[in-house]
Amino acid sequence: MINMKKDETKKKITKATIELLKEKGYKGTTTREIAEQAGVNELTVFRHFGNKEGIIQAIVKTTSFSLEIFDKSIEWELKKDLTNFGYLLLKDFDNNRDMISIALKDPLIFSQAHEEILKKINDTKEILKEYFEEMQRKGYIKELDCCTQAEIFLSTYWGYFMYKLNFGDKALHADYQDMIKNSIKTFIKGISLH
Amino acid sequence: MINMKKDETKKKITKATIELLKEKGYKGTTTREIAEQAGVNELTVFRHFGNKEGIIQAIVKTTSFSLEIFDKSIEWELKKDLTNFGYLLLKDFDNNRDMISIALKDPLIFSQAHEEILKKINDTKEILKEYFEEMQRKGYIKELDCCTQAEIFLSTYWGYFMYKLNFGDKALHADYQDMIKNSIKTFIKGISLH
DNA sequence: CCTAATGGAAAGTAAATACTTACATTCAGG
DNA sequence: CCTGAATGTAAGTATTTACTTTCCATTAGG
Repeated sequence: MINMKKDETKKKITKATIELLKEKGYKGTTTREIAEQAGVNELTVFRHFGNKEGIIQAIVKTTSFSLEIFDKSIEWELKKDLTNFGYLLLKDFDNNRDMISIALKDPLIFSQAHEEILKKINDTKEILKEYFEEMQRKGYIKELDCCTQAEIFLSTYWGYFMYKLNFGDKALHADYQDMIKNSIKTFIKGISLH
Repeated sequence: MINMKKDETKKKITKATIELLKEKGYKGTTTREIAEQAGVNELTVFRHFGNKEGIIQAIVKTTSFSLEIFDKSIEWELKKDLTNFGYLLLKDFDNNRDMISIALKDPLIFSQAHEEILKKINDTKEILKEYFEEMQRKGYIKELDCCTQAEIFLSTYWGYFMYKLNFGDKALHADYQDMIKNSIKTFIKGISLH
């Protein structure tokens, strides 16, 4: 017999907390504000999570950080594959947008999440690197430092995402489709043989 | 007869504050800690800056955000120019590393600095965009969306810088010279006519 | 309708922290 | 050695804030 009300309340609280953390950071967010924003009594917050840090531990735990499957959809065709990869990458950043924003703002949360974020970055880099290496073996692209090239690819998308995250549309005005289309076009011409 | 002691003390305090802000953010940094780290009495902090916010206002004011001169050294040769630009860009990010780190962490400081940061981003983008347009007119590069291409270039370097800023060498292991060299090589081949 | 689980109201506690006040001390320059 | 600018010492204040305690209200399920 599972009690649903309890879970709903918990979700209301974590959701409210995430909103506030994005705006004000951990230290800048009070438990009273969290309760207000969640529409519950402050006491309820403590009943569910013990203390303030318990809320963010719960948030960090339930955050996915799951990699979308790229491997499965590889077609060994540069343009298709890289476009797909770029799309998945931005989508993935966006799925974790809250967590990224929060973790980069606060040292406490950063310390709890940063191992997992790092792992994710390196996993993603590895996938891309291996893709480049295989394409090289197949003779589709030039001899080049696949690892560095993977890092450059990631940097471009990470940079785009970070600009958008912090400055909205005021820094860059290319939407993500323009961005993907143009960057891939240039990138492909840059690494292709012909 | 200028009193030097006063200025030295001020500098000790702002320097200590910057260090602590990078670690803990504004709300997480106490005036007592600042005083300790600066090696002065807490009261001295208030005597010089009035209140806690006064310290960061002083920091924001004295921060340069000056663009290094790129225009002057243009040679209208893609590889040389872009390498130079990439180098200046990373150097410039690095010069403002403290301020960027602090501003992105805290909403109060962000609100005070973000107009200036935005202006800087857009100025830089404009320079690059105009460079591409001129190179296009001269017939050195392909027909392309110069603005988006400028944004992609910026994104790559911003992303690289942000990875390094937040994760040190644990995310990317290309040093900035590798990064510049390889990204420019790919980029040039991507946009050149031949 | 009863019961147990859940949430709310109100009041309070203890610690942290920005900031103040009053007075003493150091120290460089003339 | 004297003066005044700068800093230190010490004690304190007012507010905020995480967290507690006690008692009461609601509600869902059998």
